[in-house]
Amino acid sequence: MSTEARLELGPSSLTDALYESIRKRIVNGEIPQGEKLTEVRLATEYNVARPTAKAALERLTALGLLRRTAHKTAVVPVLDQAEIRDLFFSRITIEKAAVSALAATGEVPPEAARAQVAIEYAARDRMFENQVEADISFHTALVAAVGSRRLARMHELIIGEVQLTMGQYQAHRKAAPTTVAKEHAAILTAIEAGDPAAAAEHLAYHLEQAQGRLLSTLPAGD
Amino acid sequence: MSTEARLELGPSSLTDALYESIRKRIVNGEIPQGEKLTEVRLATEYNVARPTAKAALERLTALGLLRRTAHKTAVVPVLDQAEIRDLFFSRITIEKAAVSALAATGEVPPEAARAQVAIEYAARDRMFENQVEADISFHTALVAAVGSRRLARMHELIIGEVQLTMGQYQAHRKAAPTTVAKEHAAILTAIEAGDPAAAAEHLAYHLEQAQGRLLSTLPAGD
DNA sequence: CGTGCATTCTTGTCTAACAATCTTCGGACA
DNA sequence: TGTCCGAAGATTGTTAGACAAGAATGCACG
Repeated sequence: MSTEARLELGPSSLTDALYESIRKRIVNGEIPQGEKLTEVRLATEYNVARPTAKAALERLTALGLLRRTAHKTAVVPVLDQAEIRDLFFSRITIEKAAVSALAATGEVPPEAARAQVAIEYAARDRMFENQVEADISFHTALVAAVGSRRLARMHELIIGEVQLTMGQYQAHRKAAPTTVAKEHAAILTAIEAGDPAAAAEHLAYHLEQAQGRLLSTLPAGD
Repeated sequence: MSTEARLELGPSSLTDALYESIRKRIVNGEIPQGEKLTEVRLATEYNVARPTAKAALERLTALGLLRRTAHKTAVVPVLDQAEIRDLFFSRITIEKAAVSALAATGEVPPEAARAQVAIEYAARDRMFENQVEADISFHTALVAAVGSRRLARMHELIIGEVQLTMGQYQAHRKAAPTTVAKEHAAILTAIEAGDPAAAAEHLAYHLEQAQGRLLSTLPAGD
């Protein structure tokens, strides 16, 4: 429904700000795979109390950006082949439903169109970081445009891990930069044409390609 | 994959126990719609510290069993018609993917079969509470059997709200008790036959029926 | 009767501390 | 020398108490 995000003003809560900061550092690869994040370390680094750091860690754990079991310190996960397959299976499930629903209305979400333009620019200028960010924006915009709060929440639950792996393996560098843009365009065209089946098809193809690129960069294909 | 839950012994963490207890009280309707849950109230009721109560509230909020905005008291939500539609749209998306995947292997998860038997017993004996619980178990077992951790997590994210509304509106009472059992049986049969399309079809029909029952009990169809 | 202010309730965050658990390192013994 | 066990250190789980900030309610005043 409303693709406008209601005048985004910075996180009001301290926990929110902390959470956002750590999140960005993880998905950008500043905090590498396998890195341990203790509560006290974050608390001292950011000059906040330990409970605040704890809350941020818990939220990141819920999104899959950290792994943690009772009494053990949180670490940035390394996704193996099986987990990447699982991740993309789930992702395809959600996004297929999203583009099908969008195609049923025949309306291309403006936010997705904007992200598409951003990707083309980033591809042309070889700005990898921006390209990843715009790619995530594109897919998130598609899901958000459906107007289903719960679908969007489920998507949130997995898109963080997608971004994490994309940053870690830098899979997009393997793709001809324009390939992604073309695949995205095909999806938007199908939505505009009001063809749910075609939209789902194009989306599945696109994500399978992306998954293939990720898997092929995996250090050891065990 | 493994439908055995590794000898479930009560929650080890205090927060877990508190969370589980409140969760049950909410979905069973002991804590009614619109009820306000303050942190101090829970803390005193259960004799725990406020941060512990706070953590439990946050987890329940993440599952949609409570609504809460900054500085405001958490309340048990009342889902309106639009939200129930949204909920079932999301639910159908996930469970369709699950039964399709199961049908591709042709294996009926034993846990789901057990739940199915439990439903039949509960229907015969008119034990409403058990019927709801077994119904949730049935659907959860289907999703869990796929073996996708992320699909299961997404399902968790919405199934709580389903249970909440089922308890609140007691929609199952409107159904001939055996109807649900029959619809479930059709799904299992399609899975066993290895027919993904049929399984998805039967599942969608079943959930649309359930949604219709819920909507028809809504006080005012505004 | 409506509006604005003050009180009160609730949550957000912090400091300090103790308990429970995990990890790791060092020493004793075979 | 190698292995196993125990103890110390590190980390998380939980609590208590406190203060500040935001939200809601009721009352007084225009």
